[in-house]
Amino acid sequence: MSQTVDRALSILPLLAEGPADLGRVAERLDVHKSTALRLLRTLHEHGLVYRQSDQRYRLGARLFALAQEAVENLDVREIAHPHLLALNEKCGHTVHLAVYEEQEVLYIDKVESRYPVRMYSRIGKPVAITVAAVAKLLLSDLPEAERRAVAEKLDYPTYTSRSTPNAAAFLKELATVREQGWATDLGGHEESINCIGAPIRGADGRVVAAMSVSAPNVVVTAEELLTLLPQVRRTADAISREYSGKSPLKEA
Amino acid sequence: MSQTVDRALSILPLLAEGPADLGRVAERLDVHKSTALRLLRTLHEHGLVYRQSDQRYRLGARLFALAQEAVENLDVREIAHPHLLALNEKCGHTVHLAVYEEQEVLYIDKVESRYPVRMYSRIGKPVAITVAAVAKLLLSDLPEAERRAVAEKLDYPTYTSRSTPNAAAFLKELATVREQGWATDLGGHEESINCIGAPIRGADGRVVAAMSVSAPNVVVTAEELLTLLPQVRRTADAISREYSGKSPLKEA
DNA sequence: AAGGTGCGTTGCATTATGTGCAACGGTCAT
DNA sequence: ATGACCGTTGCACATAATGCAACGCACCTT
Repeated sequence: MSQTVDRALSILPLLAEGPADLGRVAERLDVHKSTALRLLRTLHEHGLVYRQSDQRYRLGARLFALAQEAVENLDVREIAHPHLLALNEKCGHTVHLAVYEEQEVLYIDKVESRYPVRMYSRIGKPVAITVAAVAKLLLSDLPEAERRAVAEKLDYPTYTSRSTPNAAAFLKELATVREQGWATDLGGHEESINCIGAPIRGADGRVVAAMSVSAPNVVVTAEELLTLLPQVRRTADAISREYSGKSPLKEA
Repeated sequence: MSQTVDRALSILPLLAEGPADLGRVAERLDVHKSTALRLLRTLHEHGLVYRQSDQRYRLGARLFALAQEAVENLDVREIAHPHLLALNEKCGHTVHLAVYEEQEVLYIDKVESRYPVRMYSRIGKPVAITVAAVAKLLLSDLPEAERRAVAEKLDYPTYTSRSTPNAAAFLKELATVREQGWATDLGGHEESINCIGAPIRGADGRVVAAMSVSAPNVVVTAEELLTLLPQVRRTADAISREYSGKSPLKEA
């Protein structure tokens, strides 16, 4: 809606691909060099862009700080964290917390496995939305119409032979998840990794976040992992209770 | 330099404080509501801002994703990570990697301690610049003039009785660090936590990053921690060698 | 139920603001 | 030394951002 800001913000994803010099930025934005310069300068003043020693620009430090503060302001996260830690202490596996936002599911917290074999994931990283247990939980609670719309629009990458193949299968899976109140990902993302997850609900009963426990085959089998389900659900319920009990924000 | 972009970007730190509604944003920016609306909409389109169910705005998901991609594009980090992991496997303590940028020192990687007692820190979080071992290492390598300028401009919070008290003491400490090629923080940030760190150098010999090992008193004494120094330095040197050997970017 | 307040939203006229141009200056390589 | 390249500056022009006032909506009051 605002051309100037729009152009300026378009620089960020561009730089996320890697450092770029002024000419390149101007070219990609299809504006004059002087225009690009002014935009970059403004971004620089705000610390979102950094000028490295070879004069090229890359994303700046304040971006991290902002993302940091943003994640810390999420009240679910704050409440959930100690519970996640406790669960990790008990079972030893990697524990994730995720939310749905603007057609994306992303991890907002993580407690690392105590075992040497760890799965790759990172806070802030978008989740493999068609297969992850947390994604199924979050999407399964969307209003019917939106759920369908999102499911239709998604890509269904075949990470493994057990990945969700298409929208129809995904919607069916979501229905199951919705009913049973928990979800799994059995080798759908990486052949050797299984997850089980449970939803965290607000006072109005809507799913506000989801958590999961992940473990590689080499540590525990899928069956063994499933025995943790009651524990995971209890943890999620405890978080839900605390979250809906005395939420500092969002008293709606 | 660009008023519109400047205003738009000013919204981000504002929202980092917590969610705000349109009126509040307009007020803080000292612009008309309609102007604030247009700016917010543009930010929203780019995913930097999210509109929650109560219509208030808060920082959005793409911010994480951007910060994420940014950190993954840092070549030092990529090279260093396996070394940090290896060191952590050996000694069990928390290992940090940090860089200096625009008068700030910030953690760009971290491997958590295996011990239950962990120190609080987070990737992207600015470091306590006047006391942290990594900060001393990074600042000690700045050109004399800049080092002085930065030292003068800093605040010197008294986190503990052993915190660096003022610019003079800090500059003296930096000189020591510069000469000996390693640094410590013995209870300067938190009374019970000690750190030792070593610099990572590029092909031209300049310090491009710094790493440290941190451990609380209750796990190992400062003296015991210091016995790890050779190991830490060897790790840092190994990273330096690899980094200057075959850097994919920055062939300047 | 009627009236009122507070909030986000829209269309429009004004002019401030961002734009592209052309010329400059520094750096590096030949 | 000479030329090419890239970032930078000042300026005239016109676009694009601004504030205003009016609207619509939801919620609360009496």
